[in-house]
Order: sequence, then C-alpha cells, then structure tokens
Amino acid sequence: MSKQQMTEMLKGTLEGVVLAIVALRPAYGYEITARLRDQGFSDIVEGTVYAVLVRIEQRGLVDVRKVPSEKGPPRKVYSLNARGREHLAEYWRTWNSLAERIERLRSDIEQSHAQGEE
Amino acid sequence: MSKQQMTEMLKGTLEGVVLAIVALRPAYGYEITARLRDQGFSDIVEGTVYAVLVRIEQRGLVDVRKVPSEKGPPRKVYSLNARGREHLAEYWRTWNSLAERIERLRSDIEQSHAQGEE
DNA sequence: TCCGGGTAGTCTGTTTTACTATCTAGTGGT
DNA sequence: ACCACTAGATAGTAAAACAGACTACCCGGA
Repeated sequence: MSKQQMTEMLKGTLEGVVLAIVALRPAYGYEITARLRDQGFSDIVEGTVYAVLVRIEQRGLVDVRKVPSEKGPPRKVYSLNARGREHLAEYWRTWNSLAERIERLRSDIEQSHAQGEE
Repeated sequence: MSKQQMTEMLKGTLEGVVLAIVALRPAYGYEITARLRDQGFSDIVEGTVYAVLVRIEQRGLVDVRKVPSEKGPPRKVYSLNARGREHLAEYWRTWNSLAERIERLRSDIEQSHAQGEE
C-alpha cells in the first residue's frame, strides 16, 4: 500500500492504537515506538508517537510516572487510567462502526462486479 | 461513538469511500451525498463531499461529464477511470493492512484480559 | 584523564493534508 | 415566496510527517 495513503488513514486511528498498546501493559515512549514496529506499524516516525503521548496525557487518559533508566534519561512510563479505558472503549465502537460500513461498501462492489462478469 | 472521533477517523478514508461509491456506478455530487447517508455515513457534511470531488477530479481519478437536470443546475456526473480504479485497489490494500493490524491489537488485548480474569 | 562515538531516551519546531462549519448562489416547480 | 436540487468557496481545526535538538550513560582509545 502507498505510504501517503497510510499516513492519511492513520489520522484518527493512531491515537487509539497507542492507547491500546498502553492498555496491554504500561510502557514508555521509546518502548511504545518499538512495539508499534513489532505490530507492523513500521512506517510511524518517533516524533509522531511523542506527540500522541503528550496529547493523551494532557487529556488525562493516562497516568505517568518517571522511572530512572540505567542508560539514558529517565523513562516516562504511561499507564491507562479509568478515563483512558472509557476512551478506548469509545474508540473501538467508532472503529467498528466505520469498518462495518466500509466492508459493506466493498462487498457491494464485489457483488456488482460478479454480476457484470456473468 | 463520538462525532469527533469519527471525524478524525474519516480523514484518509472518506476519499476511498467516495471512489468506491462512484465505482458502483457513475454519480453526481448531490447523489453521492445521498448515497453516503444511505450507506450509514450520516455524519458527513455536504460541503465535504464536494471538496473530495474536486480533489479526485484534479488528481485525474475520475472522468466528468455535465448532464442537464430537469430540476436545478446541471449535474456533474463522475465516473471512475482506469487510474481511479488503480487508486481504489491501492486503497483497499492499505485499508486491509491497517484493519488487520488493528484487529490483531484488539484480540491481543482481549486475550490479556481473559488471562487476568481467571 | 579526557574525548569521541554509540545507544537509549525525550521533546519541539514547521509543514502538509483532510474534514467541518458556514455561507453564497443558481434553477425550476408549486 | 419558498422549497427541493445542485454546485461551490472560505476560514478554521486537528493530526501526522519530517527533521533535528537535547539529555544521559557507557565504553574504548590517545
């Protein structure tokens, strides 16, 4: 798939993805970026992740605690709080609703093609 | 789901949705808006659709022809051309890849919850 | 001893893109 | 006059990319 298309699709979904990763277990920025890459989101720039983290912290969806690291500056460990869990639930609902409609559209097209090819 | 979340998620997906609708059969703006509402995309503002149409026309993904209408100003009927079909195929690939990764994340979370609740 | 490079980690501009909200504006039927 | 159609324009907001700066610790070599 094209890089640019993916970039645009990520808008509005990335935040939820990050919340989901933190929901799995608490994590710090660098680690979250790494997990994103593991999960196949290899195209995401580090700076973007930090921007998301700042945003979700400001909105009070996560709790933060500083943990010293052996190497490098202290880590900021994010964990999902009650509000974040509610927000994530909302995110899944929105995603479901969108995905359902898009899948329906796609199957409509496939049907019309099948008809046209008889 | 929240309106705002949906708005953000639509970014990057709406264009493909419009292309898909036009792929189903040629259509003009007002009609496309109506079809979107039928398909459950009731939250989309009319002006937005016209903006998308201008964009996909400028990118050469659709062919346009003016058709007089019995009522009101002439319609601009959009139909998907070869380039548009290729773009739409690309769109589905990107969507699949995103949807797959998001679903995987979700199932990971559900699994970890199931474990934690034993 | 001090300096450089590598690795781990966080953060901050600026730019690009897409959707919304709201409004203008035209036609034709009742 | 008003309503149902039909097309568009403008200004604003939000999110992500890109690029790079900044901090901190460790280790190896001159």
